[in-house]
Amino acid sequence: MDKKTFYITTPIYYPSDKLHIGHSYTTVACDAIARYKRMQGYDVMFLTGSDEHGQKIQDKAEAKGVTPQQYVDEIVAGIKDLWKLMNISNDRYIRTTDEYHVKSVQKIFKRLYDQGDIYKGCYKGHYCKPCESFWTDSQLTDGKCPDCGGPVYEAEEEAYFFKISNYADRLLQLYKDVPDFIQPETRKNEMIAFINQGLQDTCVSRTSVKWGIPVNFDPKHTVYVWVDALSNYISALGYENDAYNDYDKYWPADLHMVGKEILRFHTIIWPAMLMALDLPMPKKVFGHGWVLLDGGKMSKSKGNVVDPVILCNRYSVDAIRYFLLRDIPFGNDGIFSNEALINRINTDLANDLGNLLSRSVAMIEKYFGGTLPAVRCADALDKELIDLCESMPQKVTDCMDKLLMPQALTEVFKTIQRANKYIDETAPWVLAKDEANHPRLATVLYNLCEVLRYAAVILAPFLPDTAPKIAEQLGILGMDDILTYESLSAFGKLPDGFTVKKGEALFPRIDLAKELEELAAAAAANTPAEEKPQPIEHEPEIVIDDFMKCELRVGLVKAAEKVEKADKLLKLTVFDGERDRTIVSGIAKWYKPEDMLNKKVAIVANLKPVKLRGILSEGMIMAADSGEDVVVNFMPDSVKPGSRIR
RNA sequence: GGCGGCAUAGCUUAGUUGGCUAGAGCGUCCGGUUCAUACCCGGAAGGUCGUAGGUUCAAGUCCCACUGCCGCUACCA
Repeated sequence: MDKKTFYITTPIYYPSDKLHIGHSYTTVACDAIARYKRMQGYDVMFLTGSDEHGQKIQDKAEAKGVTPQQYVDEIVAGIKDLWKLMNISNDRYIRTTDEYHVKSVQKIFKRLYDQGDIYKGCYKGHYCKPCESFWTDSQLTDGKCPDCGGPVYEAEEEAYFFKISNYADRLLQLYKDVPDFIQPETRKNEMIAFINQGLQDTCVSRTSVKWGIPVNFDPKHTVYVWVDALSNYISALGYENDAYNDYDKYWPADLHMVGKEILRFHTIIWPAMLMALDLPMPKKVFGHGWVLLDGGKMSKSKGNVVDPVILCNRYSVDAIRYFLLRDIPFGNDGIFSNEALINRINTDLANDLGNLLSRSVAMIEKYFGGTLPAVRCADALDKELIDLCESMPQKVTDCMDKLLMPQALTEVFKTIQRANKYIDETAPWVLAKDEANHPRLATVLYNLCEVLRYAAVILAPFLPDTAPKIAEQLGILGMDDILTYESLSAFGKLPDGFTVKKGEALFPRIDLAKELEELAAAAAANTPAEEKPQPIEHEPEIVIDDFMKCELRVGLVKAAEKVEKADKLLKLTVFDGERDRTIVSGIAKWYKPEDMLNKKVAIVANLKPVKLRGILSEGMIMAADSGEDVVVNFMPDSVKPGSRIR
């Protein structure tokens, strides 16, 4: 009998640094889905891996004085350790440096080239000198620059391009035919808009990057990111290689889970590649949101990257898994904070779930020495609890099928909360006082254990460490037939005669105020005064003559206004000591026109003028650019416009 | 600038095709209970559903405008 298959993938991560909580989120989400599907009897293939080529890794390795391979080997070892720590149940781990993958990519590249989907061209195509712009064939108007109407020239650097523009119509049709191909829905509009605006053929090789898969029929080129990285989803199954033989079994993928920032590549480039290869489309691509920090986005430069290893060690893996899956609305961004994490652990895991187990088991030990007697007495009071519990697995499954994990978990905890209430309603400690009520008492406690068994089973995909601990305390660990998803078909499958054994608290309650204090102290102690310097991509060394070619001068801003129809541009009139010149600068996001007025700035005075949004810009304003913020380099009042800066 | 999305209690948010006193969790306050991880259970306070119009017997839910956030995209030499 063939089991239904389910193929789910994470993105392959870029091992230029240690992974952070955002990577854990993606991977944990996939793991929970994979485990849930396995529990339901699917034959699951769960793939994750790493995307190990490229300039950045080459640079990092060089800075560290090791080979790129050595560099990635070390980071990848760390990634694998992290997934092991976090109980990630991936069936396979692909590295783009794996030999079988390299072979597949080379074959795929060659085939696309042979059939004309990849062609050798010039980097960015046609060049317009006055506009300093590159244009593709499709962008040209009558063979001329669409901006100024002037002549264009072929650019220098050669590269291979993927003719993605050929697939625009088929992509749009795909989105129509498979309405939930792109999830969440709102992202679909963005992808359609992007296609409608005209797809430019994608550059798929580089001659400047050495750390990559060589194009075997033209070895001065290496394969650039897309063909290399995206094809991992099929090479890992053995497509065009002998390492594996599961392609027919698992492809097409049921779910590509990706972060929203790479959704475009997975819903446009990847399907187009598959169309070119004449392969079936994946069934769904889900672009989840980001794990944000209290203050905003995580970033290395802010030094606020959350390390999942530290969290897991401090609070337990399941606590972190639960927080990520429960607190972050799937498909939207969510906020990570220590406070939110601790509150979630306390309220749901400690107070509701952990305490329910604790009090249930404690009562059975106290009143019956650990084993419930066979004589029972049901009551109408039980019905509501039992009904809710029995209906819970289906509700959870419905949510999981829609990838609504927070809602799925909420359903489980509704039942757990109902069980706590049930204890209040039945007041076992009152029943215990009268021997005549012991059959009733036994039923109450039995029902509680049944709820806990349901919880242990249904929570196992989310909390893989905790589920067996619950079973152990209930005394049913190893009784596999009542720990399956099927065994939740009806309430009451827990057989008589099991013996509970109280153990440690599943999730010790955390003193929020004290913990936050400790964390703050630890953070203070851990943050050295100086930031860890990050490697910087440097320009080649120059001599003084090179520098002197660059004419930097002081300019006085005499007028400033926003450029119409451009979000980022300010049009400045700058007196350079000799004359007024117009400079268009992309600083509108950080500076209002009045912020610039009458200020002295540093300008590049001999930069070739370019047209920006139809305005001729004669020079450039100097500003510090951190990648996130731009700060203009204002000069003191005492300097004279026109002064040379060097 | 173009396209799209969102604005609901202190915080996070549910609200399918318009229909009873707008739900929930956390937090706060009050009460109950003692089996339990100072936990659990109950109750209360708290919302002009961003602003201003319109359609309708009836609008958080539809339409228009405005404001404010956010995303994609173009511009950033």
